[in-house]
Amino acid sequence: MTGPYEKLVENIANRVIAGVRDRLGCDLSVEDVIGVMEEPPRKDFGDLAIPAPRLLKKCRAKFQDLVGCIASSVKNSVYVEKVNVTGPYINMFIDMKTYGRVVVENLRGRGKSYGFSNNGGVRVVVEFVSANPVHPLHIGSGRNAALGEFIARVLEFNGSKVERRYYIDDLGLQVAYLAYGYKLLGRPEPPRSMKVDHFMGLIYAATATLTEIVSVKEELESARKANDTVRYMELNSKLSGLLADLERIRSKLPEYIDKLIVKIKERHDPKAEVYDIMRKYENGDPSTVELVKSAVEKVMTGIRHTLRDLGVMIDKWDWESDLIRENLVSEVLNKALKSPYITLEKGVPALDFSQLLKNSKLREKLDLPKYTDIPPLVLVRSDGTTLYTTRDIAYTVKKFREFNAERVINVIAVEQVIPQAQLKLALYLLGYRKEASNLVHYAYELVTLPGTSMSGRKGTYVTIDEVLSELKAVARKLMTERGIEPKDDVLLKIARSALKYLMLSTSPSKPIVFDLAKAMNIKANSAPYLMYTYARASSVLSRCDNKVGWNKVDFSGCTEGLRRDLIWLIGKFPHVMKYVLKYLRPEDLATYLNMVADVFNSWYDRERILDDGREGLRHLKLAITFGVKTVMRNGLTVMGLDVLERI
RNA sequence: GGGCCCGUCGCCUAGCCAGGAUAGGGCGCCGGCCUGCGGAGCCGGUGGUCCGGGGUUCAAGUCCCCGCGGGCCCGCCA
Repeated sequence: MTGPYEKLVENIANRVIAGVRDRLGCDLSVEDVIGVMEEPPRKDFGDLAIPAPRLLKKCRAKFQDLVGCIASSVKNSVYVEKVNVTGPYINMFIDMKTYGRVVVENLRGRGKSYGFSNNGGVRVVVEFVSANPVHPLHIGSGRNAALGEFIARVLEFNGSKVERRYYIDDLGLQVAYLAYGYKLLGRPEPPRSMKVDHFMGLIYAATATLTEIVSVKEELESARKANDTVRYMELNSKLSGLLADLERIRSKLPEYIDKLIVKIKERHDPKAEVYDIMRKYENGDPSTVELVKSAVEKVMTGIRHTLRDLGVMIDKWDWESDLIRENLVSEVLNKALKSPYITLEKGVPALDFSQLLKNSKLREKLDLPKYTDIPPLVLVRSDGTTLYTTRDIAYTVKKFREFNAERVINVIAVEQVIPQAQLKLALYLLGYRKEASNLVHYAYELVTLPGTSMSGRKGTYVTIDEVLSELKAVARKLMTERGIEPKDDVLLKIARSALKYLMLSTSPSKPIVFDLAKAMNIKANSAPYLMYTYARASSVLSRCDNKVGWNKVDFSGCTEGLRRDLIWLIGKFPHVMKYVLKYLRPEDLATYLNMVADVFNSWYDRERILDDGREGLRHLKLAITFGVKTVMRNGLTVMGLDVLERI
């Protein structure tokens, strides 16, 4: 399934290979030549260029001979119309009449699947979002959701069978805090105006903060008694920070939090009670299980709602506690305890990777961070409960097994590189070697707020729900101004696409500072702009009943101006998709779609499409419009953005 | 202290892996364009010590070294 652009560059590369072989006696591969081809920075230089010095390394010849040979070889390609040699560059102008035919025929033949390939059904699990079930999803999870959904889709559209999984971490300490506060308050229902996960998030934040306040106060007292002034000062400032956090949380839900403050004051050792809940839950104590599950389920109801709004459909919801109940964790743990790599870290069993890490080939095979020290993995706490990464070993095995997956991709923030590396190493030394090398940590940088970072405990986060609702308001205003009836599902699709686009158009390796006011600007370089462009192209085609006279197209019209640029861009789409798939880079797809939209909109303003009296040219214009519509729809869909006929 | 990532017009961002031609976009700001196939649009203008300093090279935003600034990690948290 070769796209037009690939056909073009391969054809040219083959001419070059034949030329240098016959005249200079050099052996070059297609990849060698295609690898150095580039698009010149300015259009008047040509459409494609070969910088000769880059081939000199592989083809020993006099520089001028090589340049001359390449220049005359590429002329043999049917696609090359003109060649200009400028310094070390062999610049080629493509015969767009010939190439345009290839692009249009490809487009016509492939129709809706233009740009997609078929890898034959590779099975892949994508685990994503997996936010702690103690507060609503914030925009950091929004980045995760957007990336995960993109990965799932780009794989699916290229033939993979994908399963989307969400890991509900109900065994962690955070959940115990939530359950504790929820219980102390007598399992309250949220006020009518508040979404349940938002409500529970405040209870969690208040409980965790209050518990921390109690223990800091105790430490403060002992520091005072010991006359440790330095320590006393430190703790005092920590305490005032916590009190400020508490007040901020309290202001959002005063009646409930005030009650919680009173309740916690009555307890002797709240922190111990929290750990007690965690231990009892892991051990399966029935009433604790009931309590924790009901609290987590409440939060999950809200989270599921948000994900539905985002257009993210999860296939499997995995409760972490089930790993314990199904004995998967103990299985892994027993295996680990018998392993020769087991050591004691401060009295608790841990896996030591230092021997394994000396093997640089293994580091490479498992794609581990190169120079980073990876500390031993502590498997259990001294009270016997397990730790997150230990359970994640069991979970990874489960994901591979249940879906019979060849690859498992974890979409997890970059801050977890070390645990993810430990996970791979643990899998490897426990004998899950295939799993270890086919586990991918798709890392992304965090989303922060201007000046602050987001924290669940402090309750300082911007939720996906509020951003969606603000974006809907912006969209509603724009639609109303233009006299379009703003329907709620359309507004939601615009809003969620805008949010996802924001998260996908920046490279995952860069932190995003989320500024709500700026996010509301949905002009050019935004999902609504792309959606608008699609709707515009689609609307033109619908006016002629989507009838493109494929056999009437006059390809001589491909040679000029913006039509030429559009043919070029449309022809490149399958190539762009392959690159995006290989490196899982949503930002490149965003850039490409923007470029198509920009050129189409300029062209649209300059030339009439439907009422061009020259029939062949009119059908070429319709074919181009069809091409724009197709790449827009397919590109938007792969990015997980919505496609609307009217916006 | 050690490790990883990032630093490009006022703001955001592409280009860096595979060095090559005048560093692309977008936002903002200024000025134009709607009785015409969708104005969330189009056209023009404004704006850049590519964080700094060395080095490698015919050629450095890109590679190497030394710094600076920001983020993250180095937990019996996740």
